Amino acid sequence: MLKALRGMKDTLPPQNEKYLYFLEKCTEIVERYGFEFIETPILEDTKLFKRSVGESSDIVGKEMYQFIDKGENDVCLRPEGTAGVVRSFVENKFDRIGGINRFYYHGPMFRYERPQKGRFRQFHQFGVESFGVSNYLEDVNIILMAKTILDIFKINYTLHLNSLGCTTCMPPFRKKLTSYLNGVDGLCEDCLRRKDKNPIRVFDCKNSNCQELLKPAPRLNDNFCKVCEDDFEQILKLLKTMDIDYEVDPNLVRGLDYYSKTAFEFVSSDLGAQNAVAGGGRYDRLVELLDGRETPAIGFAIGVERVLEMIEVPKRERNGYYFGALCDEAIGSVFKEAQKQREKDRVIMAYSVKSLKNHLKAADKMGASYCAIIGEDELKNSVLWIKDLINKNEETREIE
RNA sequence: GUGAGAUUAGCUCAGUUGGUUAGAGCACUGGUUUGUGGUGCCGGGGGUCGCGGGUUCGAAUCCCGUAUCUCACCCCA
Repeated sequence: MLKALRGMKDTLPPQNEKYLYFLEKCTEIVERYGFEFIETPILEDTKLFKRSVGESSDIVGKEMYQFIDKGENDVCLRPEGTAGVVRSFVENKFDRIGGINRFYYHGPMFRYERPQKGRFRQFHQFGVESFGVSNYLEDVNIILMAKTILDIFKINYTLHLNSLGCTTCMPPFRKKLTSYLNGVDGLCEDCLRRKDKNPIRVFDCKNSNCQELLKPAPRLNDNFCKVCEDDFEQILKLLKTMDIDYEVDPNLVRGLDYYSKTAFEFVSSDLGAQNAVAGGGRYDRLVELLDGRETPAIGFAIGVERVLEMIEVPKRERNGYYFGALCDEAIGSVFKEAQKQREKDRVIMAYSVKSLKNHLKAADKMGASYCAIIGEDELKNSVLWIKDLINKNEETREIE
């Protein structure tokens, strides 16, 4: 038997009703914030992800579905959504037009990982990207949107927040940190690799020995430039006045290289090990990195499967009609009446002749509200017999 | 990529120290004497026991390999 590939799943009813409901709600909310739908290809040039997400990241380093297509192009199934949106933004010259552009998207992402609770090789993200606003108010706005969505679905979470610094304060800090790390012995293999490629990621290391070694290291938050420090303070202040709880987590670094300044994650304790339900941050340098004009930008993505895991399946209500015939002669009339009824309602017709009892049984089983029948008597009188399956009333309706 | 546990009917699971034709509940389907359902009663279909090797007179059961699932490491949404 052929099976779906490892870590890939079909979305089937009734579970997929949750999926559709989730998308509907997300769309409704982000459109209220002025975001517009964008869709970009699932397959992109491998270079796009190498240059944006970064070769030092695990995503690009070891988790991409990368292959050479029939035209000898080096291509990748997208492992995340931001890179494609930024590519499209630049390609369509939004950076030259200027102004503010806000987009939302949703769709499948691919990462070649070992499957686990809340982690699949094909998974879905709902994300937003905002271009052209450097004001910290947009950071809060974006966080607020993510929070609103999670709140609608009554999800338990804590908001983790950090700032990663900008082009002014980051390079000198990076140098400082690297020289500190060069003087330390006993870092784990991963950290040694990070040290050269993207040193701030060492703060993200889960190895307790590394964490111990990092205690006296220079901290990000002590080395912000004036702008970063002020903006971060303003954000925290505004979050407080908006009554949004948060935890500043100086070790929150995020695994994608393009982030700068504000970075955040919504973490839920109801999820198991893969506890990040949404994450995002500012990436003011990415547009430029992908050959566009310098444009400030910020976004987030929600892990759809992870949210769905925490939502109850909506109960299916009885609705629509069941049509059936009691004798062969009635089948034509039943077919015709069923088709008529479909102008207004969901209708399912039984193709085989059955006893009234069995028709009622079948109507009940498929969750219809009404059972409509034509037999010999009805044919004689040119009527359709209809029983309301909920309050048990019966009536007849004239037919041609 | 590393580790642990699992895999028997559509689903949830039994299956004795290796021994006849592998079972149950639910689901599905038909009937219950000829027009009244969801909850009665009777019947029926459905399994290469994940897959491939090996041991044995004989394997769902023991051994090896492999795939997939689940959970964790790691990483992230």
